[in-house]
Amino acid sequence: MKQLLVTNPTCQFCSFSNVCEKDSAQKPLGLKVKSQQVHQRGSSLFSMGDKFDALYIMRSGSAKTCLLSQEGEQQIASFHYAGDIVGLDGFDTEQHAHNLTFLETSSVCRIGLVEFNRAMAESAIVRQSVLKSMSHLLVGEQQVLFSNSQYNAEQRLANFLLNLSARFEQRGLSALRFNLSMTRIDIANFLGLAFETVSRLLSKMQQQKTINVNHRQVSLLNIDKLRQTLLCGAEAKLSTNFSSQAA
Amino acid sequence: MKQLLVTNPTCQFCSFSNVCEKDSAQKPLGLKVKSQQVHQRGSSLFSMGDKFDALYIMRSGSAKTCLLSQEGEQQIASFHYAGDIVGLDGFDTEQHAHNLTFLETSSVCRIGLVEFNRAMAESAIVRQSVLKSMSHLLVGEQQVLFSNSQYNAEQRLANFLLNLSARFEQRGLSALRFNLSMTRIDIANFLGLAFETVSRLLSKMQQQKTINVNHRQVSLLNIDKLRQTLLCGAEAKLSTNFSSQAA
DNA sequence: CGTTCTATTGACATCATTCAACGCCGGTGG
DNA sequence: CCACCGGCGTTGAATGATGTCAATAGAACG
Repeated sequence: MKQLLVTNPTCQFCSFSNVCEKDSAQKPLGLKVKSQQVHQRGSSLFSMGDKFDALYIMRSGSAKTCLLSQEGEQQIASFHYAGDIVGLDGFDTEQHAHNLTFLETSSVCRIGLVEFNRAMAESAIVRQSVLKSMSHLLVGEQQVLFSNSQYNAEQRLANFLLNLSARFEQRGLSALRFNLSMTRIDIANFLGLAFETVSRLLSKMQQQKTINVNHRQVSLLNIDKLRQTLLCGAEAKLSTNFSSQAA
Repeated sequence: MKQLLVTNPTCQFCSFSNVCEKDSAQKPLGLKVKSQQVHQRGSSLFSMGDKFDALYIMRSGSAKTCLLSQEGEQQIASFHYAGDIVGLDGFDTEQHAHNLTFLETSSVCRIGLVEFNRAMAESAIVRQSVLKSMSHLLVGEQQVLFSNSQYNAEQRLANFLLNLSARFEQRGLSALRFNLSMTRIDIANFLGLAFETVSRLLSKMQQQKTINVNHRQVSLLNIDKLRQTLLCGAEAKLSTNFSSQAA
């Protein structure tokens, strides 16, 4: 159903393909995408404090969302791929709350805020899509939180690789062989680890024939073993550390 | 401006007070609150997998949002106080993605999904408020992520206390003396620490006259010292660990 | 073709967890 | 009224996972 009216293959997996007017004039209540932009690796789409005047949808490439503290420390909150909507952080204060930096040459569709508000007013489908997207992001953040505080280093990395794998698969790419567009430093920052730890663990997993790494190219050789990594230690924790249901 | 039409004092700090029709019939495009509910400590408002059919606004008391893995491990993603909107996780899959458990006797306002959708269709202010709330939650989650991976145990706890203090102050309560409605176990889980570590740090802070703790009652004796805790170690990290702006 | 960024690997240090013992408090039942 | 019990909280000692520091080498880019 989603794909019916979409002619551009890169739009196929966009969360807004069913409301986008880019490729079709048959949806008068949809979102009008005003322009497209191409950005180089390392460049920013917006930064903390910038005026919030548009939402963007990743059309190709990849990007990272970073928080920066006053002290100059950064925290990567998420990675984005084609079809992901970015910029939703701006509604809170009408300024962007984080930076969006591209990890490789990428393109985005821009939706001006005025146009967005018009579409929200006129179309129930647009409202539904937006709420769904934001809700999904919220739940995703919570799962990252879970991973980063319940899992050990190896489990976090396994989880990270499995998540990437799933996202590539959703986009019609290979779930077992893909490219990391981010550095080890970025991965480590995202997972709350030292980058040396990430490097060591990737080597270890390769030794154990669980994965194969060559620079940024990753192959998952034994995806079941990766999944089992996430379960290890769970039964041990079951007895202790149980929190107060009735405090 | 927000408070002008609000007669009930407990609504004063609600994010939806400007669109709520509970206390006034003068806002025909606002949200109709259909009912109120009172819940006991330890009881749940909704659980993972429950059908999503309403949003709720905390009216009094406090609650926690928990993710539960299949293995039975839980992760507390946030704590909620009067005025907070909860249930927004449901838009993603039309089922709730986490549990909401009350930490003390609490009451909530219920907004049925049908009524919510009507208000979203009809009122720009409602749309604005909802987007703002969700965006705020998103940014808040990211800050928790930052705290839990960039800060050490003491900094996380200091940050936690300062955040609570700010939230109480926003609600017109004392910023320097307040009650913890959650257990040490809950705090530790939220901060990604062992509960013994939280207990030890609270004792240490008390020894250093930074705070005073008596069971659940906390006084911030030296709030500047707490704030400085967050800066400690920042300059050391500035040189190293800088991630790739241009990967 | 050299500089800079990224990545790997080893040795060592340390912060936080784990395990354990114990006290406190509120509730419940004899 | 007192004894018991379970959940919560505190504190100590030992262990270990991960961070830190350091040396080196390969890629990328101008």
